[in-house]
Amino acid sequence: MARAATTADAFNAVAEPRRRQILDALIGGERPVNDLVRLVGLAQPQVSKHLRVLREVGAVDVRHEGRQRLYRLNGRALKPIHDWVESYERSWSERFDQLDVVLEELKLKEDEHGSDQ
Amino acid sequence: MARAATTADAFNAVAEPRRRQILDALIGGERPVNDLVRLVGLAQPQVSKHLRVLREVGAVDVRHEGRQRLYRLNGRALKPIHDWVESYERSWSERFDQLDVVLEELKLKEDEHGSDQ
DNA sequence: TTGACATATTCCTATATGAGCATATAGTCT
DNA sequence: AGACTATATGCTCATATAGGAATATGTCAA
Repeated sequence: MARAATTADAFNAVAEPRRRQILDALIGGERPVNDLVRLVGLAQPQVSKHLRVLREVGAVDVRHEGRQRLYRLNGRALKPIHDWVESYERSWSERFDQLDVVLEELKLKEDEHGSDQ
Repeated sequence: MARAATTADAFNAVAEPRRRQILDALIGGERPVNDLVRLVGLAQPQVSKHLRVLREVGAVDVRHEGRQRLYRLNGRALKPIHDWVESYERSWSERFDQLDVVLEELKLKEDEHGSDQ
């Protein structure tokens, strides 16, 4: 089997740096394709192709306006990524380091009681 | 150009579902390869190959112990993903909805004062 | 209608998989 | 050494890109 399609899910769609760049550019708000072409410094056809992938995974929405197509961010499509990676935040966050200390202490106390009985 | 190598960065490495599965299995702690083989239900060679990719992007570390190789999670390698996707949390989080309301109010007041002078 | 502008699609090619299978490497035990 | 276990690597094949170039589609203006 080959690698999964880039349109298989948000994880695959966002693995491509240019597509992340495009999404980043859309944080500021709705933008026509040519704006994105300038911002990511890629030829127009490739940008359109990337936008298609992002559309297919629901990361962006389009609105026609005259001859322009205004693309808008739909961050909700990225929630699965956020949810998944959140489980690993403990590995680097100091916030969790403190929590770990507390949990460790609780565990020690529990063990003491356990050996008492 | 073809798609970037899966070892290019954490984004690419983690685009593959089986590799996410492997990482998930490692949250519980260090595990030998055969454990992972059972847990993800894939043939041993494929698991070794996925582990290699994860090693190359730094998402896991190995420790030799006898004839076993114990793999351990290194979540820090996933931080770039967490950091990137966090910018989009606003799109779906109620937490930010409240913040948006406040910001909107502030903006309105500012406009009032602006038109006064 | 003709022309210009904005965007999408098609065709081509080099490249990188991911799984299946066979085999190599390495540690342990007898 | 020989057998057995644990893991890694090599090979083949079907498949999916990503970018480049050319072209198609759609819209507005004169």
